[in-house]
Amino acid sequence: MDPVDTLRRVPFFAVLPPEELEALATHCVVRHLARDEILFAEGDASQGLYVVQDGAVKLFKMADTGREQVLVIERAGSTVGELPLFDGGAFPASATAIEDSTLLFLPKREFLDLCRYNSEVAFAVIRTLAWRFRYMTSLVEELSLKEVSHRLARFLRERALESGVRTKRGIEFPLEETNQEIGAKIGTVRDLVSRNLRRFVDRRIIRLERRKVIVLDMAELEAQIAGTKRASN
Amino acid sequence: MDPVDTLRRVPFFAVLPPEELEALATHCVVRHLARDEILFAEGDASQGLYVVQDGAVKLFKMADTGREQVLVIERAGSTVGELPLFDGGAFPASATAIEDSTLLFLPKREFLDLCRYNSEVAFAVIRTLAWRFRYMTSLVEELSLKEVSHRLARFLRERALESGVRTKRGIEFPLEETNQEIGAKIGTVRDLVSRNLRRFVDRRIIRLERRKVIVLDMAELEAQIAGTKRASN
DNA sequence: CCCTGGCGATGACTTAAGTCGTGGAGCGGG
DNA sequence: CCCGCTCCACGACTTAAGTCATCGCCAGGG
Repeated sequence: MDPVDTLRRVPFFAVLPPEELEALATHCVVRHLARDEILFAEGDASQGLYVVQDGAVKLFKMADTGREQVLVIERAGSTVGELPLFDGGAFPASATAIEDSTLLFLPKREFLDLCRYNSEVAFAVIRTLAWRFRYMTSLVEELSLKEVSHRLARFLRERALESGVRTKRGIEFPLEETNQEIGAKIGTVRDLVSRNLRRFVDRRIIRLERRKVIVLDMAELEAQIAGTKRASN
Repeated sequence: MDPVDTLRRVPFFAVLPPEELEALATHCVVRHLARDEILFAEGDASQGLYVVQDGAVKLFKMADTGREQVLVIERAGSTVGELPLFDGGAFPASATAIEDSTLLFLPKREFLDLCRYNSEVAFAVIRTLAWRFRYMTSLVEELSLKEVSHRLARFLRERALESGVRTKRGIEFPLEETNQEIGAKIGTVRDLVSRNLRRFVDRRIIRLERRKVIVLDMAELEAQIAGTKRASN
């Protein structure tokens, strides 16, 4: 795949004319990461920006108990590690590839210059950060105010919407990740994911087959999300 | 207090020359909020940016059970509600004054124009968003991976560092908020704040007097933060 | 001065969350 | 084809978190 095509897919750079993209691409260094390979660790200093060309990178926090919380997963066309470039701090979270991946590394200098001289780029950066902030905000809300079953229901619904196929049995989609990984995304542990999935199965909301989920009753799944708790006050 | 002085304190605008600050100030509308008055609610559409001139505004998410999670508290010199201006969405959280407050309202148009034509301003916005993102990141980490006692210990330490006075008894600082409010900040309920404070008192880590906290054993308080859990793995 | 409302303290209780250990299914490599 | 690894499935258990109800203090308003 061509680095220029990758850069064009990034919101930051989509506005640039072809010749500027080319120029930018000449400064990029390609880096390959095998699955589970570490890109950087929380606290490391940053030298530049990473653009995901292919594969997927997870950003996460790890507790000293070994438990981890995934913040976000970035795929092709997304960037990773821009924060330190702007505020001069260290990486706020760790990053590892969850698939074999190809990244472009763009040195700090080039990226910052570009932001400075092209207000379109700066604006795109702002939009991206705003979007991410929004996402973190909802993550906080869920972790603080919602229960595990709620978070799992939302996770399933999101999957159903983005990659589900409607069949006569219901909405089917493959379950890419292990229970462990689902746990890390929704803020709990393997066992609870398993138990809550089971509960949904018992209640005929979903069905599990090998590595596949079939949503039998989307209305009931969304009812789980809406919340079973009544307001007190 | 003069609006121009307020604007100058805002990182976004600190770089502007006096005459531009003046011009900006002419577009601002002053708004007073009494304690507990609502500035906006999650989901509302935004018309512009708020700058806190005086007082304090809390941004929070509320669960349908009535429980709330404070995201951040903004005081004089900080801005509130910039996100929707950039990505066109609604407010991601609700905002109310926690003290009688004075705000400046700057219409969307003027602010965006300024960002667009002044890359210094755009950069300052990016820095601010980066900083906030960092903060949200650590909030997620705490909520997901740390226990209530840990979060409370951190809360106390932060207070001790920012407004504590060293006396012969220890580090003293006033406790501005009710247990309820502390709970909303650290992601739990009133009762648990009370119980955990008691636990710290019993273990001679702190002392409570009227509306005041005295940290007797800062080392032990920090040990609580470091974590009592051992790594498995 | 008393009433009242808000808040803190606290014990008893319920429930969600998390931990642990075992067993077993599925899969890929030797 | 079997071995070993990883992951899933429980069930039993522990513990943190949250709920509930009660009491008592204290400050502010009538």
